[in-house]
Amino acid sequence: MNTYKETFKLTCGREGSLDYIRLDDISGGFSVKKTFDCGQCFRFDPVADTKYEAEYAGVAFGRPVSFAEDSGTVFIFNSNESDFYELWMDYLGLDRDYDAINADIIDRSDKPVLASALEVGRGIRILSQEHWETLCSFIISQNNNIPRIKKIIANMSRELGDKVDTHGMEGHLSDIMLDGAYCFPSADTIREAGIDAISALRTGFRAKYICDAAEKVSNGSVSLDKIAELDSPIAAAELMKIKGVGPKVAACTLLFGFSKYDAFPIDVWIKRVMAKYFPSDFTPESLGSYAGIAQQYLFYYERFLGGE
DNA sequence: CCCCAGGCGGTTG
DNA sequence: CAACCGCCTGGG
Repeated sequence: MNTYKETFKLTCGREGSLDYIRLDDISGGFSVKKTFDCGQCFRFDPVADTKYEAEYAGVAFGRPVSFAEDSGTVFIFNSNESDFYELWMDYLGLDRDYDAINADIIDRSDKPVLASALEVGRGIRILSQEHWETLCSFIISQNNNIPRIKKIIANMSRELGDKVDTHGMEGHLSDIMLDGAYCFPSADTIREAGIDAISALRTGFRAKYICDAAEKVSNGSVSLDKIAELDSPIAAAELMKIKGVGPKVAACTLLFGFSKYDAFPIDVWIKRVMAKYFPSDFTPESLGSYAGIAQQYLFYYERFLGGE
């Protein structure tokens, strides 16, 4: 149970026919750019001609939205106050105490690399993304690269997902959204589409995995609602009933979709970090209940800065 | 032609 | 159980 009381100054605004939220003085810090660029999310892209330092747009929870930042101030376009409190505050992790989380991570380790990684990654928020979309996205991510992961997810959304109306959001859309913005298709829709249709979207050998996930989620033999209530190791075991879901995909799904912050995805980059900076008997548990967030700082540090 | 990309399933010793 | 191998596809 998260009992933290978020602190920021919220003001509502309107630009043409578009509602937006403005946030100032966000405690714990929040970087839109790092959050959407750190590899946890495949459905948000930069707004090309933005007047802000950074702006990322995409579709989540059935609606188009953009997040912008300018010297510490954050804007959420196509959101009113109730949307913010119902959806985006949780989605962005703004109701979490990152000052306390970061202090906890630092306290639990004598490793200087963690301090460096935190310094570089500070402002990353672990998103709370939609369960099914997150699961499917990380199934697709295996043995794959980010541009192609994004392309496959975009293909699936365009061909099978519901179209959303972006009227009024001119100037706050990513390039891909200019040709139409779409929801990620439901498990039912993917199951009905069948493996041949999923293969045709260039999913490669992952098509059978996606379809197995769609089958099990839609028939309830894997319940994402139930998984949300389980401790990480049990939840991971549930997810791994799906063909093509192993420890890494399960951990990413739990961390980026279910806000299970102790889930610790080990990919090639984290293996590199562990080999470089940690003893061979290192365990993720030694980083505590926010090990997954520490992981994301380390991943960002190593992947995008080469451990500089 | 090669290799690789945010793994996993299947097989082998 | 660890080690290894092949895998769709697209890009370098």
